[in-house]
Amino acid sequence: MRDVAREAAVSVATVSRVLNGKGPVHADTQRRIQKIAKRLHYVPHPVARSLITRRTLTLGVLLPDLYGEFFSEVIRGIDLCARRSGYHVVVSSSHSDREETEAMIRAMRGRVDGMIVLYPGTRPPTLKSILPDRFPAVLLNNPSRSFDSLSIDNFGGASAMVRHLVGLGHRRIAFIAGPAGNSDAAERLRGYRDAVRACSADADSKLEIPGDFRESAGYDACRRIRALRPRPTAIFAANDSMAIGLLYGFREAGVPVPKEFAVVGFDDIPIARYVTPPLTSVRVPIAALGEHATQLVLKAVEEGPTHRKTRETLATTLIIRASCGSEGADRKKRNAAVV
Amino acid sequence: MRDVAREAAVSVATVSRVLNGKGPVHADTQRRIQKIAKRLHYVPHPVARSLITRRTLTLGVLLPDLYGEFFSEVIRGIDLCARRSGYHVVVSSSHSDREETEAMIRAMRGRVDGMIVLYPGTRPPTLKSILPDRFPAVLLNNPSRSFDSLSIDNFGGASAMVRHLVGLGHRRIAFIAGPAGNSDAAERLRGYRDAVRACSADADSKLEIPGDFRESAGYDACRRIRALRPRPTAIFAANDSMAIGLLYGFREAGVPVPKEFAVVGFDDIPIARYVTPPLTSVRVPIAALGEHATQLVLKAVEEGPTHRKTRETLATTLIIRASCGSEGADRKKRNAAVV
DNA sequence: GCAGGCGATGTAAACGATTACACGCGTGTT
DNA sequence: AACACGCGTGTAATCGTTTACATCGCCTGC
Repeated sequence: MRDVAREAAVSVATVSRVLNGKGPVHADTQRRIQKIAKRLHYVPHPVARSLITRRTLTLGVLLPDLYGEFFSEVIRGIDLCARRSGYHVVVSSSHSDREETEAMIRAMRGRVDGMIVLYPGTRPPTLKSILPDRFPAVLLNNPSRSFDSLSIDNFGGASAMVRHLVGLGHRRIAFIAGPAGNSDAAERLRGYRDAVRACSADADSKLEIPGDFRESAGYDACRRIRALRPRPTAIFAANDSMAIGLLYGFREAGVPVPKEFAVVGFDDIPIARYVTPPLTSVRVPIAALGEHATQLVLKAVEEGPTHRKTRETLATTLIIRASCGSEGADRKKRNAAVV
Repeated sequence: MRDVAREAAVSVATVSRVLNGKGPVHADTQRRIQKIAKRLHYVPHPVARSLITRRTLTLGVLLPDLYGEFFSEVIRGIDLCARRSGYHVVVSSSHSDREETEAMIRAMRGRVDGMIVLYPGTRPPTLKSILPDRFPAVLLNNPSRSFDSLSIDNFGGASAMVRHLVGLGHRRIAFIAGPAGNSDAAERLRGYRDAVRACSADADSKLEIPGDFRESAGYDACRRIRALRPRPTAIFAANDSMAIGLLYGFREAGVPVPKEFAVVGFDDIPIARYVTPPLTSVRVPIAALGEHATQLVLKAVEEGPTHRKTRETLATTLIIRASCGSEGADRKKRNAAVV
């Protein structure tokens, strides 16, 4: 920058003004400086700039050790939105416990202008004590008093799915739960229970089968489900991976789906439409989640201390395919193009 | 920091020395300063530190707009390795063209100590003109003269797969190619052709079906393959997504796999073992790719200008499942636990 | 003709660390 | 007794920007 200033016979202040488009600068000087800067391949040093402006133009994202599709989609949403506003994104993934997460938050302090934290546990990390007061942050899927929060409507999606199954005539619906201590899993279970009761379907704790969101859990659930008496007619897995594991188990055992059992999942991962039979699921707007979260945190950054905390929820959509035995879905599917 | 120094009745220099563990400091002073720093919740300002040390402790990662599982795995590998060395990772994904990629590289200049760039096109972006000379960077899947490079052995994996099919008695093997201008796709095609020739199987350009790595391409390939005369007995899709789309198409048409056609893929994405029939594929060490790339770039950062460029290749593994009709695989599979 | 205002620019003080260099002081060597 | 040396510490320059404030013409309105 000094070189540019010398070459243009002005002070560094003027060069700075030109480069930031701030303050009054003569049009001639402006052009001259810009030309010289380009010729000298000058680019401002972002670190020095950050030091004085107290802005890093960077957002921090903390994600747990999660399943592939979700991860990439949420990052995609965040990255897209951040880039649009000239922000960079530093991620830290694969956090399994609270301490690790908190350590990373600490490590990001001072490097980022705001943070997006997805913590799957039911109790979010104690950000308050780590982060400066009024630090822009949004918690995903974890309502919080002290920060912005944004959640997926797991409860609503799960109960809508149960209502759909009941609408197809099912009265006895099994549920393969997610891991204990996971907030998504907890909400989905709550939605299931609530709808089962509301529809006066069979509410039987034996119908609730433990799981951990992995394919193997669905596969393992297969035997337990077939042993249930009276037998359920539909199985609702708390996520698609488990539903797919279950389908695999059924196929191996020669149990026809949806003839013997209707099977449905949650998440609508891309592969869901390609399994056999195509899986009915609840679509979660993952990229939108990331995008929206980014908007929230950027707004908080911009507004500074005057920012008022918000608490929002994103709606889910029912995606009907053949695995639930819905006639309408079957017919629709046959005509539909594979996208 | 000034506050800590004042409180401890020493100069900021001494505080700095204690915090960095450099330079001789009396043990008493050291303890005193550490205690005060903790009490005052003092944490060094990373930006100020970066300004003077010319180290940001941050790595940049540029990824194209890619399929979920790959993305998250490679990031996982990178993040893990980077964190172990105290580095942060700023990612920028969803780059579709060369210009966008180059723009992001420019934007990252000065914010990162090194970069990992995955560019799927056959001609990598012209980093030389953008990046300072001898800037630590590793190109993934794109051999380069001016930077470190690290690739997956697509060629070797593809030809091993062809040889395996030939070993099962197949002479006429169709290949669903990846998108033109994609370096992975090009190498896999090259491996297929090479092995077909080497095994003196049928080398027929009609057996090479165009594709784009997406499920729909596999689905669409279904009709074309069934129309081929003479009919192939095996189909090798350049990635698993297309293989899964193809399986879906075959099932819809009532074509039994592997009885009528053996079907194999490439990548061994997690879902591959859960489709019907379980998909034979080529496992790509994705996380290892990220991890190794990170090691390379960190080494380059550490060594500075003395660093000598390397060019490495990561081996792939054949994963045999039922879709290729291998008897051994079938038997093995039945006994194997679903993991 | 002069005060006041404004537009264009320069000066220098931050921002918050690191570190080369200087300095004082015990200690061991000659 | 003088000297060299190493340890512990302080002083101040430095990293590359931004920006408050000062300065200096020049124009305008009275």
